[in-house]
Amino acid sequence: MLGVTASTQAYEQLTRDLTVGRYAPGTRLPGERDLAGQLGVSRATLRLALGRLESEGTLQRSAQRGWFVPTQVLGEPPSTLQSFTEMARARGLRPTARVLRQQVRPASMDEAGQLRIAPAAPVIEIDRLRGMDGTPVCFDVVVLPEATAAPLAGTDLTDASLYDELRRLCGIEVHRSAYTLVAENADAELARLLGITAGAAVLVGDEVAYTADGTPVLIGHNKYRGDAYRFEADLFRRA
Amino acid sequence: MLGVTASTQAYEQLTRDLTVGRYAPGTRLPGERDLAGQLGVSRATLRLALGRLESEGTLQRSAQRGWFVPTQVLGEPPSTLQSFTEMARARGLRPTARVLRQQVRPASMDEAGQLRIAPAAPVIEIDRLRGMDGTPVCFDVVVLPEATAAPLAGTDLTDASLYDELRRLCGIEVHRSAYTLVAENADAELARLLGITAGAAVLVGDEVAYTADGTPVLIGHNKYRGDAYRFEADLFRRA
DNA sequence: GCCTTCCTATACCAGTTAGTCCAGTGCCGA
DNA sequence: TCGGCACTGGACTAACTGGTATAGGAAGGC
Repeated sequence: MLGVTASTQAYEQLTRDLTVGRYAPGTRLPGERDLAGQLGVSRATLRLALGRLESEGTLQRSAQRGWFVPTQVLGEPPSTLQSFTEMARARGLRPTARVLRQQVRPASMDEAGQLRIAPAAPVIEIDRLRGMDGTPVCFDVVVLPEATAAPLAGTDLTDASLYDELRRLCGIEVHRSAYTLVAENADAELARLLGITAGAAVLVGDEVAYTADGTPVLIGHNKYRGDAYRFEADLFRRA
Repeated sequence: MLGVTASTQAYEQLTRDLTVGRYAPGTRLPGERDLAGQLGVSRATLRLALGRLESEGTLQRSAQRGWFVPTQVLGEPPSTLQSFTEMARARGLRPTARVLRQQVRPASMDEAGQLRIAPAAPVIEIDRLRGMDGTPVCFDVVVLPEATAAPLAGTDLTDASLYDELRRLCGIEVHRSAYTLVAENADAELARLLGITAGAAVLVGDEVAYTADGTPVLIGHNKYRGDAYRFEADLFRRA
């Protein structure tokens, strides 16, 4: 035995065969029964070796079909819509949020129309300064109907994800957002908040979010530092 | 991928293709034999997937004729993609385009990676100044592989829609674009081109466009006047 | 002696594949 | 109008696949 187990030997032999190009990328390996015979080990032992190769990405398994040599395909489509919180976490950063204002007030005419509620019906407005790892990145105003989002009025949203709280406290799941983006120059007040110079470019996003059944959930107005935020989306052409 | 059967994978892939608009409502899908080949599964396995899609109403079967996408759109429309030309026309404006440069050159490392071609393989670069009704709105750089888009190298693209020409001359249909947006301040050169003052905010979009089968088609780099262009999209959250 | 670890061998199951044959559909030319 | 004919989905089969479980043998440590 010399201390080297049969499964390790099989693993090493397969690694050699693969690096040498015995099995072309994209092709299927011989069945486990054949392969075990070729390598002179039992099927159970072979599967240990195959498991190691799979865990390190050298092989891909497909149940009831076989083992495949991966084809070199990098760059799968990026994601569709990410919340600020998700985006921060995906980059390994800690999302932060400082609440500047949180109040209940009557809806304006525009807001009432977009949220499909009565004019002057009560809405919750939340102004927050959002950041990643403490660096301010975005000034964020959210307006929600008080009728559906009442629990949020009294909640501390510091460092919280609004979408998460909305789901947790109100049972509301955002499904679609109508989003528009423009570029603007920061005024003095915004520049102070975001820690940039007045006139620097900011990305201004306006959002109306809806549930799956089409009910408007919230209006969002976000002003991102142009040098610290990147908007990403996958877009499709109508057939 | 443990425990996920091939038929389930085929089902999920078809669901994605349908929600994303790869097959337009009312149209017939490719034959089962072709479709099975495209998805890399056998026909019997494909039919399991098709059966599931039928039972949930996503597809309609017609014996000896084919599989059809229901005309009534059950799934939500995906994040849509409008070309500059389409957007201008939708607003009742006349899209214009002035060609500043049109050349064939070797691809950079980055470009080769994004387009999945060999480094230094020939690409066509087209720089254009795009406008609506003559007012400059966008400085636009497009890079395409010469291998697939050769006819474009010698074509006059003044006032033309690149997407239209790509379809007409090269038979290439853009289906999806990965899009990113940032805000920047215009430098002197860009300000001169767009007729704005240096330092004014511009919306900078970077795009990689793909065909339905996932082949990269082009890289786009667009700089829009912040005060004259608004990016609009419907975004859907990943289930 | 006993235990653990590694390996072999066997069997069965559900999912998959490639193949064949069939009947209905739609198109095109005579 | 009619008859081919290519193509479609429908149905079925035999062989094969990995997934899983079982039982038993061989070697080494205690």
